[in-house]
Amino acid sequence: MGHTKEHEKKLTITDVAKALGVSKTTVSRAISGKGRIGSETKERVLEYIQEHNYKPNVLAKGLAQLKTFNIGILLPEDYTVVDLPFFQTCLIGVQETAVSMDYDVLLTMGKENDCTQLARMVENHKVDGVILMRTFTKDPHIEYLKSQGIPFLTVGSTYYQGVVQVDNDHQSACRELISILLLKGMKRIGLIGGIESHVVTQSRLQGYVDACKMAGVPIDKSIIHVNVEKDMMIELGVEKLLENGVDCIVCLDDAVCIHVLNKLRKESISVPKEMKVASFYDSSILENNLPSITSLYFDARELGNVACKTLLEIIEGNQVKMRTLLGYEVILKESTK
Amino acid sequence: MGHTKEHEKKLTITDVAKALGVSKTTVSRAISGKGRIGSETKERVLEYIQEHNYKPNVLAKGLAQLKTFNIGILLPEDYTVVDLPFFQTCLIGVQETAVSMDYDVLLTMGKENDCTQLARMVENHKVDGVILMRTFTKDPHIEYLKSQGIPFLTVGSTYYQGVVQVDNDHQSACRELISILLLKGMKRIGLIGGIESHVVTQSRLQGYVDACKMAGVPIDKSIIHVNVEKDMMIELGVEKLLENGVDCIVCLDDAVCIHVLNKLRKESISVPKEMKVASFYDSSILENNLPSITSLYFDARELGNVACKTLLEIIEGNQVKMRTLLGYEVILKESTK
DNA sequence: CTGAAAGCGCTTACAG
DNA sequence: CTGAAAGCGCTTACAG
Repeated sequence: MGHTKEHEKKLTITDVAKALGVSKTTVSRAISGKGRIGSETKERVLEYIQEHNYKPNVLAKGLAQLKTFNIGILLPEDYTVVDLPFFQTCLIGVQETAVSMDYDVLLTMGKENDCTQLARMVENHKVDGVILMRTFTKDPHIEYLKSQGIPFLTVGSTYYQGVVQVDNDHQSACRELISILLLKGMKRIGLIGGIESHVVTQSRLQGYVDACKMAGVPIDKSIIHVNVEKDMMIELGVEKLLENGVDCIVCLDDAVCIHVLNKLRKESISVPKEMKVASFYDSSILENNLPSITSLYFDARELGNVACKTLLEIIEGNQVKMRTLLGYEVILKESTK
Repeated sequence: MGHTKEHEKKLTITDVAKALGVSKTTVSRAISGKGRIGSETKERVLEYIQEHNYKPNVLAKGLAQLKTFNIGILLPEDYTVVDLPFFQTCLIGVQETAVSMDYDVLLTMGKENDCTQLARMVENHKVDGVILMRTFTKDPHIEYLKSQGIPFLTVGSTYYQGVVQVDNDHQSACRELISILLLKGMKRIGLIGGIESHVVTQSRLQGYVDACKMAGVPIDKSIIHVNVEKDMMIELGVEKLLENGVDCIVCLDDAVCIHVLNKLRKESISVPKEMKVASFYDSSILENNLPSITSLYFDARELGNVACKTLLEIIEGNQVKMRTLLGYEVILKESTK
């Protein structure tokens, strides 16, 4: 058995107009607030629709205005990444401001080089604009959206010209974190995690370099390990870092950090006594770790809020800043004491 | 600056009809496959729209058929839960089958007792049906959707009458896990985690009880700790379990399990030598734990697939099973050796 | 097999 | 201040 109860048949603008003895035009104006209308008439209409719980059909409204009142959001599909709370939280942020502006969020997944889902959504006229939740140095999604001329922006930075972007200031964040660690007396700070083709990784590496330069510390590529996706590679990376005599390991995300911590535990290396550790994102995954882990904090929810608000501005034809950089916090905990 | 490039103006059915010297009716029929149409004409139309990359406007189609080709999905909003990979994976499952049937997924968040977002989406006519990703013993969302008569189903079981539901067989799963542990010689198996008002927790508790009964083991409520959401409460729960002399701790989800493992580590209790541990969900959070953790595995992606397929059946007016139960696997690892 | 026409529920010049 | 009418891009009886 499927569902049995019938949809109550929904009121339309015509019903309302008839009931009130006015024209559909008038009802429409009362609701939208556009166009001249007598305040008394307006009152009557609003009261009536209130009472009878009339809700305009957004589809029809959209058709008349050639809009959908939906925004699309492209979430990474690869498993390692989907687990990161960052995306969920950012998504919540997008969603909550979308709803507050009476838009809805349409979800799409996509791998680095697969535009099919995104293209389908755009070509089916299902969205007024798109938010890309992640950027690559070479990014087919960006290229596609540019070619379509549909409003969009990226969460995360990109080198593409003319693309609106909203991001945390990862470069400064990483620079500050590393500077602090250097000040605290660490000499050789190893880096592990991140994927080279992600712009965010580039920004962080730059921040690392900046901090080293400022402190007059030479850069040693043998203690920087990116593209260590699989667990085995992380373990290997840690081994190399140990061989190369680092006194601190900075992890580019919390998932990597968990593995690093496991590995150190396996090797019976105690944190922070024998090795300092810090991570990006102050996520719940690491929340209760012993020792607590020094990390950078980015407000993913606010990032989502800002991204969504900016996209809606673009959709409505307003000018927006090409690049919005949001802040960060360095949270010092036991793991670097 | 916002975006500059204009939308290329899109082809409409009228353009196609004109270009081919046929009526809109004919074009529509060629595309939908409904109604009689000469196979040659059909060819011509399909070829043309192929070549000129014409895509029908789903909005207009929807308006004419009073459909949206969207389904809504209600995700839990509370932070602790959003982190669980289960929901993401299930969401991916829903999304991928939705897309394969040319539907899109509209995202909504909601807390246990807050229907506003869901109601907004439904009343705005934005979806043809809804999937609830979690169920409560007393569930306002279910009550709301029933009252609206809109097609919906729940992922997870519910006691409400006449509600279509898709779920893994948590009761059997838990029964089997516990039975196996008892067979392996454990005497006092503690339970920790889960929220009492979730139906899934009830099912698992029932499975636990079943297994104990079958084995003739008495039930001791002092070693069952539900509603331990905050970290502190988990620690306390573990302490109580220790006091009460359990030889095995079964965690109702992996997030709780992480905290339990941390606590045991803090207390220098070694797993599995001094304490056995098992968990629900074989998620990546615990993937690399040492020792590896015995757990139940549910195929969340398939669950999403099935849920979505079932909802679409309902939407299209077909009969469906009221309750679909999917399987599980017990994965034995080091933590219970 | 094909088409003219009405309709889905809105918006918006245009006229009054 | 208000309304009749055309239009958004489709679908679908109905007629031929």
